[in-house]
Amino acid sequence: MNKSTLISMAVVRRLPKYYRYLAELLRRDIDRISSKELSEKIGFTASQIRQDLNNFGDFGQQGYGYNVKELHREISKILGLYKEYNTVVVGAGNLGQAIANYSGFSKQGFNLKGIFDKNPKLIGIKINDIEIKDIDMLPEFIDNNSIDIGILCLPRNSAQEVANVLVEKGVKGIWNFAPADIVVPEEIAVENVHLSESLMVLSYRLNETNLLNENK
Amino acid sequence: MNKSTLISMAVVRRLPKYYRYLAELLRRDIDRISSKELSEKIGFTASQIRQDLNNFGDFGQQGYGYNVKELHREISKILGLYKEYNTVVVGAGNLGQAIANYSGFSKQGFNLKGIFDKNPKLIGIKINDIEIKDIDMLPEFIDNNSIDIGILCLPRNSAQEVANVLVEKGVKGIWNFAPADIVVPEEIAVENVHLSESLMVLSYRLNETNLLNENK
DNA sequence: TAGATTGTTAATCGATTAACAATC
DNA sequence: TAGATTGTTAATCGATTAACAATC
Repeated sequence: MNKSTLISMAVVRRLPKYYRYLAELLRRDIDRISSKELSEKIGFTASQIRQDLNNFGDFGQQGYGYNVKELHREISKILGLYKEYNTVVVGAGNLGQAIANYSGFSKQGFNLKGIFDKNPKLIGIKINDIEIKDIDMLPEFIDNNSIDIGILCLPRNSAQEVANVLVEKGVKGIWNFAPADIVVPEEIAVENVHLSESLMVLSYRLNETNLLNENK
Repeated sequence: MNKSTLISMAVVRRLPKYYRYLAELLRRDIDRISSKELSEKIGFTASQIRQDLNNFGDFGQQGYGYNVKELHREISKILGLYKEYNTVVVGAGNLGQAIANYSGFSKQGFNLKGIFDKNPKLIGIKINDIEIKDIDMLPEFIDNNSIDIGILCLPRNSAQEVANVLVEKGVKGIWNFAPADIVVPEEIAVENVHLSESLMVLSYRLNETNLLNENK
C-alpha cells in the first residue's frame, strides 16, 4: 500500500505520546492493548487512536487489539528512533549547558559531538566530557563530523546567522531554543522550543477566569 | 461587551508570537501596522490576525490599522504579563538549574523564590543566589511565600507526587518539564514542555521523505 | 461459533480563510 | 471625500468523532 500522503502534524505530535505510554506498558509487562483501553490511559478517543495508527499501516488485529511490543517498535521506526544522529549544541549558556549535559538524549541515539560558543570565558570548559569550542570552528567541525542536527541555544539576535551556517554546511534539522523564528529552506526540519512563549501561555491560563469577569 | 466565551487554545498559543513581533516593531520605532503588513512578517493570514485579536476587543481602527504600542500593551494584559508571580523550581538537575539561572523570566515578572531537590549533594548549593533546599521543606515554603507557579524539573516517577503537593498547597499553575502527564484538578493550569517529545518530532521530520519512499 | 475490536467511511465539529459592509 | 483597513459574517477546509461492516 502506498502511504505517500503526507501525515498531518496534528497526528505526528501525538506519536511521541503513544510511544511513551507503550514504553510504560512494556515496563509493566502488558503485551496487548485495545484502542479503548489505551484511550482511557492516554486521554485520546479510541477512534482517534485507530485513525492515527492507520495512517502508518495496519498494526492491529480485529478482536484482539494491538500487540504492545510490536506497536512500540513500529512507532519507534516511524519516529526514526532506531537511527543515530550526530548533534552540536550552539550557545553554551545555562540552557545550552543543560541540554549538552542531559544524558537522556544520547540514550535515544542523539549523540552530542560538539559544543560551541563565542564567549572566550566559556571556550575550553568541558561539559559532559566535551570541550566548548570557538564558534568560528563550527563550519569546519560540521564538515568533518557529519552533523545531522544543530541545537540552537542562542540569544534572539544571533539565531538566524548561525542557522544560516548550519544550513549551508548541510545540517538536516535544527532544534531551536532561541526566542526567534528562523527562516530556512523547506527541506530543513525545524522544531522550535519557545520556553518564554510556553510560560506566557501558562500566565494566560492563570488569569483566564479573572479576564472573563473583568471584561463584562 | 461580554467576552465571556472561552478562547480556543489555538488562538492563545499564537498570542505570545504577536507579543514578540510587536516588541520587535516597538524596538524599531514603528508605531502603526496593518493586519496585512503583520501577516507578511509573522506568517499568519491577515484574516486570522484580525479574527484572533477580535476575540479580546476592538484594538484596531478602520483605515488605519493597529497602534503598535497600544496593541503590545493590550496583549501583555491579556497574557497577564503586567503581574508578578512567585515561582519555585522543583528538581535541581541540569535542566532545573538552567531554568533557575535564566534571568529572562524574572524580567517578565516571574520571580524565583525557591529551589528544591531531594539529593543531599545538591542541597545547600546556590543557584542564582538561591540556596537549594531539601524537598521536604517545600510544603511549608509554599505556605510562607505565596507561591503561584511550581516548575517541575523532575524525573518521570516523582512528577505526579510533587504535583500533588503543589496543588494541595494552593499553587495555581504548574510548568511541567517532566516527561510525564500529570493529573491535577481542572482549575489548576498546567503547561507542559516535553523536550524529548519535541526531539522525536524533529527526528520524524528528518526521516519524513525517506519514509514515503520506503513504504511504496 | 460468538464476542471483541479493528479499519474505514460518513457525520460532526472546530478552525481557518474569504469576502465585504462598516467606518475611520 | 476617497482610500484604506478593520470587524464580522459566511464559506471552506481540516481534524475529530461516531458508526458499523469486516474479520480475527
